[in-house]
Amino acid sequence: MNIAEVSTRSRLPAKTIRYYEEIGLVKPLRAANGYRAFRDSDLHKLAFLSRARALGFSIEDCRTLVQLYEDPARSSAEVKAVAEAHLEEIARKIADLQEMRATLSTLVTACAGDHRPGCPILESLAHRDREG
Amino acid sequence: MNIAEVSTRSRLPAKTIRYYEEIGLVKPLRAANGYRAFRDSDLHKLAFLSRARALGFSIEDCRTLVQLYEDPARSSAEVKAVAEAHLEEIARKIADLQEMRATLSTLVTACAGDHRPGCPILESLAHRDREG
DNA sequence: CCTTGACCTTCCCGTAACTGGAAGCCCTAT
DNA sequence: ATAGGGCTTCCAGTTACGGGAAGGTCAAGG
Repeated sequence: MNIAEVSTRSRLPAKTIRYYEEIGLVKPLRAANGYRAFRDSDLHKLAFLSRARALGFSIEDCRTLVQLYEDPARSSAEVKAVAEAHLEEIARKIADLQEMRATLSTLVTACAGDHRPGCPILESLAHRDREG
Repeated sequence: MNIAEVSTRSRLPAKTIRYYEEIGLVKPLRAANGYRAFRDSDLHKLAFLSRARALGFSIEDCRTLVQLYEDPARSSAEVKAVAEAHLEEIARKIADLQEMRATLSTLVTACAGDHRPGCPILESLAHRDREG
């Protein structure tokens, strides 16, 4: 398989696949003309990576997950640990964003949004409490 | 004021303040010895930026907000538009993260997390539907 | 007067995970 | 022969800084 086919089948841009090769996540063969020659196993791994990335795992987490996937002697506890850590990270991000949203939506609601200059959003940013 | 004082009072790292100068967000004066000499207005602006960043606004949004803040002829509608766009962005991110969390927590719950290799997390990443 | 240590300066590299684009080879069809 | 697409590599840019080196400056102490 050439890169275009793998790209459509793994739902990853060709650029991304080349990048994954560069950082050692996949190691496709090479045809005589220099083109990358992907095996089914390469495609399978790229699809795996695509799904892991879609769940928000970092590249380094993905590397770990692939290694575990390929290691018949793995324990599910190792996988679960990676996933739980990531889950906590996600929860933290959600909490941060929800706090931002709460503050911001209060301000947006309070803002008239008309032609006049007075604006609670700017006032809040300028003054919120003492600086210093 | 030297940078250290402005740093503590604006709650921004000195590195960040230098960076903000580099990209033209603040323009402190310079003392004879080459040190940055911050005015109260610089400190005020940096504190403004610090709060805007804490609400998740991008640097470019911050630039816009500062310009609006300093423009007496602004309309609150302009400010509100920036804030609303950001709010929608935040909402999108929250939704994405919540979806990830839902999927992941299901998988984590289903995973035994013991010494055995069988793992629904890896199975899901490997197979979730057809690849092709 | 000299040293020490805390400031301050600039400059350059590294981060995460790609994306865009240029220059150029390869392959197929007309 | 040429036109088009697909493929290659390499380089630069993105966001918003952080780390660290090399070196100037300043106030205090001996």
